[in-house]
Amino acid sequence: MKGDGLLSISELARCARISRTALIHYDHMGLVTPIERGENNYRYYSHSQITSTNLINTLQSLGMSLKEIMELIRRRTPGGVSALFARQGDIIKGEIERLERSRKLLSTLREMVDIGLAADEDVIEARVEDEESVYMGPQMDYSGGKTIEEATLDFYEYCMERDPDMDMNYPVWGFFSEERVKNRDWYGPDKFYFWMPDAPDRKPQGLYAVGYTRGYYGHCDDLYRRMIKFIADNGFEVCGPAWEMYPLNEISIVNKDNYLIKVSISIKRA
Amino acid sequence: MKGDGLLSISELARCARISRTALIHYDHMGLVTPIERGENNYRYYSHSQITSTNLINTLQSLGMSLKEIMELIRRRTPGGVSALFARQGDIIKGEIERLERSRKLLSTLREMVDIGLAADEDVIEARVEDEESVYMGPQMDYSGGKTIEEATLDFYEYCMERDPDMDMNYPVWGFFSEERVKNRDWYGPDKFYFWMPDAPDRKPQGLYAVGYTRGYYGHCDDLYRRMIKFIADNGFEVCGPAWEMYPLNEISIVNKDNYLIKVSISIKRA
DNA sequence: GACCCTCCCCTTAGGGGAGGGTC
DNA sequence: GACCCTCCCCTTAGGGGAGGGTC
Repeated sequence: MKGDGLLSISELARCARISRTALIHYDHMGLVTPIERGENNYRYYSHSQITSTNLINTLQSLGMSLKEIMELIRRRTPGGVSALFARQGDIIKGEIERLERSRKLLSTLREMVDIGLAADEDVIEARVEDEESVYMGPQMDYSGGKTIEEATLDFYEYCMERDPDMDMNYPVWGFFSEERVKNRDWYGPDKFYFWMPDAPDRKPQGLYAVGYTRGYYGHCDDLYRRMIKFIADNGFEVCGPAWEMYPLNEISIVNKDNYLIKVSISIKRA
Repeated sequence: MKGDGLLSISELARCARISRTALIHYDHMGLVTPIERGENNYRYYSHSQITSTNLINTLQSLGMSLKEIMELIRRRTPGGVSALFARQGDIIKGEIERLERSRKLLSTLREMVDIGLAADEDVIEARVEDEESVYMGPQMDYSGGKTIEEATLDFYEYCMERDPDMDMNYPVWGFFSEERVKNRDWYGPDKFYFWMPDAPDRKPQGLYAVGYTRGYYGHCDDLYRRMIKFIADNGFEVCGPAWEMYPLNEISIVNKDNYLIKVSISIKRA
């Protein structure tokens, strides 16, 4: 500290808990300019500039850009600041909501991968599965030679139109009606569905035949055949739809032909 | 769409709900490279690149940088992805907590400014004030010619040592003990305090003489004198400390000499 | 007319030097 | 030896052209 109570750049940096480079940057911008330059060209700051610098920190921690801060500082009035803080509060609220949504997506995806990691891939078995929240798409139509990729795009279009704000980052899988299962017709799902929390539809709790295989999307005809055989051999019969899911997919697997497919077919004792 | 089921850059952009420029950027980075270039040098993408692009969107919405995403995509394994998502979840959680703190600060500062806007500056009056949450600093010592600015810095140092994680962006004001008030000794507060929610100390609920004036930090001797006179003239007596606050300060006022000072002195009927 | 391409410049908030002087 | 100065280059994730071909 100089005798006259001025602060060097490093002293101000320490007091304001900020870096020296940031202070040089603020000087260049004209946001906090030293009140004096020594003969050596050193920057000297007044005590009250600690307060100004702290104010900048504060506003920055509230999510404002330096440009906005400069504008604000230039024209601040009590009424304007109060209104600005109200707006800024709404912005932060929106940001928090966005992050909450990300967090939910993240834990859903993690749960998905963990289902894949825990899967016992070699067995087909009958077991009770819990209810799950899903968002069902419309009945698909593959007449006219529509490919499965094209059908998927149709599904996305449908969702975008119905729920423009929907988070389309949740996994999309296929649903086959009881009739399709009984007809052993596996070309393209009847419906696509998002596997996501807080969705309007349900995969019901109940008894399912559950099996796994490895392969790319839709490459599971052989698994279906083995499962149908398992159902018949063990005194069960199909009594509802089949649900495909891909707990290990492009998110966690490099090789496209090695995705993990899980199929659950609704069954009951014959 | 080309006959062979490939997508042009704009088609992929539409399907993946992303901009064309972003796709060009991904191509340059090597993150999503068209599987084919036409003779005209146009980019052509496969259907499965919709999925890759969506995956990038998803990971980005989870707060990952493109560089991290590229790394992840290169070496993804189910175990690694599950662990990464767990870490990323913690990061998002921390970010949400940071924003919640910002929001609290914002509403505190807004409340402060609103107190200033609502102030009836011309009257001194006796009234009951509510309890307030504050963080009290240590007893200050002005012997040895310490200036008030220096004392403020000491207060910050003290807080940083005791509570390194504390948010120092809350407003700092002055507290004068009952003795100091009775001695009419206004040079530098006995203690500084942060006006902040969820703090350990309290300004008690009770009867206070309340007055306002305009001026820079600490420039309120005249107000104190008028308030002491008001207290005597109206049959009250001082029975506790005085609390200064500056609801309109550098945050909302350009002119340093026009800050709004509010003083509350604890009183009772004489 | 609508699409596509390749440069090229621009944005935020500083961080990290190099090269040279100063307390 | 610790501080200070002025350039100057670098980072993220694209946006917005200009200038020139293509469906």
